[in-house]
Amino acid sequence: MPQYVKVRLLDAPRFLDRAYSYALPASLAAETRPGSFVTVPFGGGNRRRMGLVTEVTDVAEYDEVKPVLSIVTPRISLSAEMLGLVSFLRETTLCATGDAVHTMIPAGAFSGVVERILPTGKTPADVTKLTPEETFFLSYLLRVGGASTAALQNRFGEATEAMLRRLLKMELITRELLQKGAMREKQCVTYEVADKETAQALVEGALKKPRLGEKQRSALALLLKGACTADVLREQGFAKAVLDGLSEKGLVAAHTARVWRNPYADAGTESRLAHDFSLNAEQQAVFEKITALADDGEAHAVLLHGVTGSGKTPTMLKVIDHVLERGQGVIVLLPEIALTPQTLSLFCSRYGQRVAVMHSALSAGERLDTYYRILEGEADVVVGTRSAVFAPVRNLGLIVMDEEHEHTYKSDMNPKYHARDVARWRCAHHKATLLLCSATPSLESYKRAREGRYTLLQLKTRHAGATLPTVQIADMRGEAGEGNLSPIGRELRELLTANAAAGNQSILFLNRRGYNHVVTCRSCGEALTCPSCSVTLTYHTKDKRFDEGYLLCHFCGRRKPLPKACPSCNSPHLFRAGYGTQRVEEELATLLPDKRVLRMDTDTTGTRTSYEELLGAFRRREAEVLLGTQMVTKGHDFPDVTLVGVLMADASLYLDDYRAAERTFSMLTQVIGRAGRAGKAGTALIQTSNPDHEVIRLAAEQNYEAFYEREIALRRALVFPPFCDIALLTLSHTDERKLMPAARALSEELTKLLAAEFSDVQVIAFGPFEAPIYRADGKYRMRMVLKCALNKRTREMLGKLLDIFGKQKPETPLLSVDLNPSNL
DNA sequence: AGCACGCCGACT
DNA sequence: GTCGGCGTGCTC
Repeated sequence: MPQYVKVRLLDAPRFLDRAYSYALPASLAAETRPGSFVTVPFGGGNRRRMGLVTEVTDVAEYDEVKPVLSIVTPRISLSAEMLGLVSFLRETTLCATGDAVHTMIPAGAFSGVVERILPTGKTPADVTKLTPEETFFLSYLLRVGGASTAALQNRFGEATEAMLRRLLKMELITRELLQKGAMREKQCVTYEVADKETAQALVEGALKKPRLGEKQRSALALLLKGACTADVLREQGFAKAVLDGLSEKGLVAAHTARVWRNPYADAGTESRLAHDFSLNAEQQAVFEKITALADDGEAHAVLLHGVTGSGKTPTMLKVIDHVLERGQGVIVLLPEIALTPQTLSLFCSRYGQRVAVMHSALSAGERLDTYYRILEGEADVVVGTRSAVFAPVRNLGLIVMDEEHEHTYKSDMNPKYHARDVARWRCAHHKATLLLCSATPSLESYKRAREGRYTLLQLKTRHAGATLPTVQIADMRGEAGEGNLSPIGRELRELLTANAAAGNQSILFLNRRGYNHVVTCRSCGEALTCPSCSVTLTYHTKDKRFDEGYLLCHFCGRRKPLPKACPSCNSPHLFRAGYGTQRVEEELATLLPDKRVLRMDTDTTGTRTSYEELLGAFRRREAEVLLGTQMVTKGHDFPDVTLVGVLMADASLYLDDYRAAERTFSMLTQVIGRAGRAGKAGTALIQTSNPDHEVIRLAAEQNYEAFYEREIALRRALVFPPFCDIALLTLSHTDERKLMPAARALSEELTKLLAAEFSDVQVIAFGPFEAPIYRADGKYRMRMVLKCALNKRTREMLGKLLDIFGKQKPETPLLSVDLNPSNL
């Protein structure tokens, strides 16, 4: 019976993203199933394009079907679950199939597939129709046999496109998708002695028969002590030729095996939680409740709300053990900032080679091998950031999301998915358990837990006798008036000195890096801004050389020297104001001249190792003060920290975002929890110009419940999530003048759709208005904010808007839609 | 997005 | 008369 398939193109924009029917040649039928990747001819030019098979049928739903040309990579195909997940992503984030596939499958899997321009070898019907340039172009192609479009554009410049079009039309050239060397598997060659007695005799000089060179003899001596890999031998100075010589003589044997590129293969170092430990009564009770749910064969979501230091991690590990024992796989999601070497080594030493680590810093090869290790069932404990939620774990039993409230779980690139939504979908599919952990749950999750949609479990006591620090709030409003311009106020100054004198450690948190926040002109009042973004430039000093500095845009990363005069009025009176971590570092050097201060922010933790080194040094007590941005708030356990200072606690409170209070509360709660962990009494001091602000007060009390009640009432009254959904529509273009008409057109189109075709869709629309950062990376941005209920119909309507305004034309602004964005 | 078809101006 | 401009419309 003839077979047909439905195919979705991978490189198609949304409006072309439909299931197209193709005939499946009998020769490919055996290998093809839903989830296979194929190439198909598409469009008038029958250009070969890559597609995903979504369905195999025996009826043609179209009269003039074309045939599937080939299977792309027989090794990679999507399981039924992954295929479902592609649809889920496409529908919930309004992305194209290709976008969804590329976030789920490592790029290396497709790396071998390239489009090339090949000469057909036909002779032109009329040679006179070719321009001299085209003749030259064609003869070049014939000589080299084929080239990529990019290479041709490089060589022939602007005219390439026109020539390609004409020559294609005359059938003198074709475009082909070729599967050239796909990413190779990494091989490891191990050498071992094949004939032990002869080798022994040769090395000892008892035998002279096969004559050995000096190198060969010492290599053989080394191998007699045990088998060795080619890499190790090379390090010892034995080239491949030496070993080839020994193999030829039959003295050593070489074995080739596939090795996984796994940078964490040896990451397991000893850790307190690596081996056995027992849970306290409260943790044990929570553990039992979770495992009871996990064992009932249904999908569940559990929100584990545990105060800082209550032992969420040990409880979580025991649950993971339990699920693994039952033969199921586990995914552990962590925010980027928490994926520290310390955390990774904990998992690696506890679960050994079963661990697969996934994060953005992996190389293409490592990423691909990690994917295969999971796919083939060699790894069943996946630890990683947001994208690890797509790990192809078979028989998934549990997904853990640590620090569930972190906004980095929401992707800000296409597809703009939230890892929590994907995790929920996958858990429902596998009838698995979703375990959300946080000391300050997102309002959305806590609301669901209150409503009984999630099971709410709590850990209320800090472990091992640790008590919450005493929290003091320092009112900074008076200090400036009294002439204290230092970022460190009087009270904090005293506490820091006393704490250092007592031999204890302190942590200072300031969520702003650099030296001065802003540079303004005293004459015209103008602040220096980035030439491509509408944000002020931050003054940074060159690592501890506080008199030398440069300006940095925290938005696009542009760097420029500090000008001598104001760019707008030419006055030389530029003055720097506001402070960041560098300024505080300098201040501390004067305050505590004989103490060491470690500064930890994006500028000092360029590499993963420098991050680890800083934390290690602080843990080894090589410094008395750790000063830094958000990084210092995450769950590193420092037993000797007895003082936490928060500078400018209100900085994030008045941001133009409905989640500002939630963020501030979460940040403060976490950083306060850093003090006084192991039986030592701790103090936290919060410096603020809003000492009476309820959010700051509640964070000081670590009173999440009260904070939740206050915040949820506000959200209900003002209709904000979780009482509605938000769709953020952003139009962007480099030309500001193009933006206004497009914004008007968008608004009109929306009104039109809501009035007619989508009159059933409830939307409250705001804008268009300028984005809070109007210009970013050279592009101006206009926005509309829609409060709505994200159901099928609303998504359909937004999809329609995307189809109209989402076409990539250089002349018109591009629309992008972010559903429930993490930032407003 | 490409690439067709299609209907108007300036060239051999 | 034809070559080619880019305005709609479709792509299994």
